[in-house]
Amino acid sequence: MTIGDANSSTSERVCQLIEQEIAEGVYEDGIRLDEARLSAQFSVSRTPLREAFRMLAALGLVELIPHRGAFVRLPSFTRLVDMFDVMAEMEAWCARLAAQRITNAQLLMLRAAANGCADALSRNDTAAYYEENALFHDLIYQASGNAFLAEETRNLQRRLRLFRKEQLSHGDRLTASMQEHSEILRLLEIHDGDGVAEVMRKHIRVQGVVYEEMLRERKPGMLRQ
Amino acid sequence: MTIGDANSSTSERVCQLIEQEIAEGVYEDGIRLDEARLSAQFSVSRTPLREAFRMLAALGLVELIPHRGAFVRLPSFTRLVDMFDVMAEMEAWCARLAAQRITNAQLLMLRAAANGCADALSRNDTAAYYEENALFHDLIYQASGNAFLAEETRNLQRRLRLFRKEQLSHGDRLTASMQEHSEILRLLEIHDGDGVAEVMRKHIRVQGVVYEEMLRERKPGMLRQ
DNA sequence: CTCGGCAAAATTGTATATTATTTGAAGGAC
DNA sequence: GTCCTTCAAATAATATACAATTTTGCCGAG
Repeated sequence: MTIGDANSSTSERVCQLIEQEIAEGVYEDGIRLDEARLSAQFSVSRTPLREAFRMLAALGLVELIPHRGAFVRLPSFTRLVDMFDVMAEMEAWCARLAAQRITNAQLLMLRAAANGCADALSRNDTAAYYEENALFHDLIYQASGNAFLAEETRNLQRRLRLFRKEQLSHGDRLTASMQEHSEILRLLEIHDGDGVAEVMRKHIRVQGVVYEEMLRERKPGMLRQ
Repeated sequence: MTIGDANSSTSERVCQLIEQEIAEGVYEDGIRLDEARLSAQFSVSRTPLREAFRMLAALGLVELIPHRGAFVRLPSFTRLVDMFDVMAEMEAWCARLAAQRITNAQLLMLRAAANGCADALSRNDTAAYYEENALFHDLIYQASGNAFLAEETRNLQRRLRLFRKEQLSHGDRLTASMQEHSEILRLLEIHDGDGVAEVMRKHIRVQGVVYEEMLRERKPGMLRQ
């Protein structure tokens, strides 16, 4: 999405706070976010709170019903799989285009990001891995040469962030993920569009599955049904 | 996007009014939408106006800069092509999935919509064609079996609406478009995923080109550059 | 005992006032 | 003369007050 949004504004801050609370499982699905209660809780007025609701609605986390209020809408498992499928397809397409158009300079940066992932992995630094991983993927979006596609993919990634956060630390997914990065890099270097698209599709799609496993262990109440 | 938005609310109304004005070429690209002036013009307070700005930002028509205001961001021609490319790819994917999953009942409805297009064409009723055409495409989104993909595709269609409105009446695009519908329907009936994806991709992509032709003739000032 | 309507309470939507931030220009220092 | 600082004006962000809408509970009629 093309929003040059406020970053340190009250509404943005409140949006992130509520997002975090949703992630922590504070709210059941379908619950109404009470304006009065939340404005008291966060010590803000209702105006920025309502703007935060709109941001959350844009993220698909709440539904705004006129004269009724803002209701938490956690995705069902089916829906989450659908979302990861779309994400996988978009990233695969980015990779396919990137294979055709990527420059040597971009390949160099991509290799640096891949090495950054490897370093973080050797240090068992999941936070750093998360950062470098994000950079790796973003570089591919950029290399696609379609700025709009890059933005939309970034946006969907943001929307799925909530459901990807902890999964990198699940099992040996980190190691597998990094090996896939190497393969992706190799295929981009030889400009194999079909090949890299296929690897990327699997690379993303597996996250939906991993998430589901993780979910069963830890937070059975987070999703609907 | 998953917004069960207000429909008859002031903010929604204002959003549509501004969208219309943008479509009419009232605003140059990069111009700031003055809160005070617009609230006077539409006789509404600044609160719903600001909510309308957020909706327009979600549509990608304006950019919100903190403490600066809302600035009109008309897409450049390059960007519009990028957007139509993404749209083409998403519709193609919808069609590919639909080819695998479509039911006989859905095929029946699709055929009805195609016939509706034909009828409208024979009556030279572009408005009716527009409606039936939208239905035809939406049925394919639904038949994809991926609800999230269907929503996102619908959403992008909405964002591109402004740049597609008059183009159906351009040249004999209407006739060509209908022939493509027939072909799409035929390929869906024989469940040819690759085939229907390819036809659909071209069917959408051509719109970007058609738009550009139309633009040169009528509104050279509507896009950037 | 149940169903329908009315009324009051709760809650969202809108308007206005206040505060904080930014920007641009003016004035002084180097 | 140029650059930096500062102050004022403009304007977005927030708070609060008000209006409109919806929901719910109560009362009465059937």
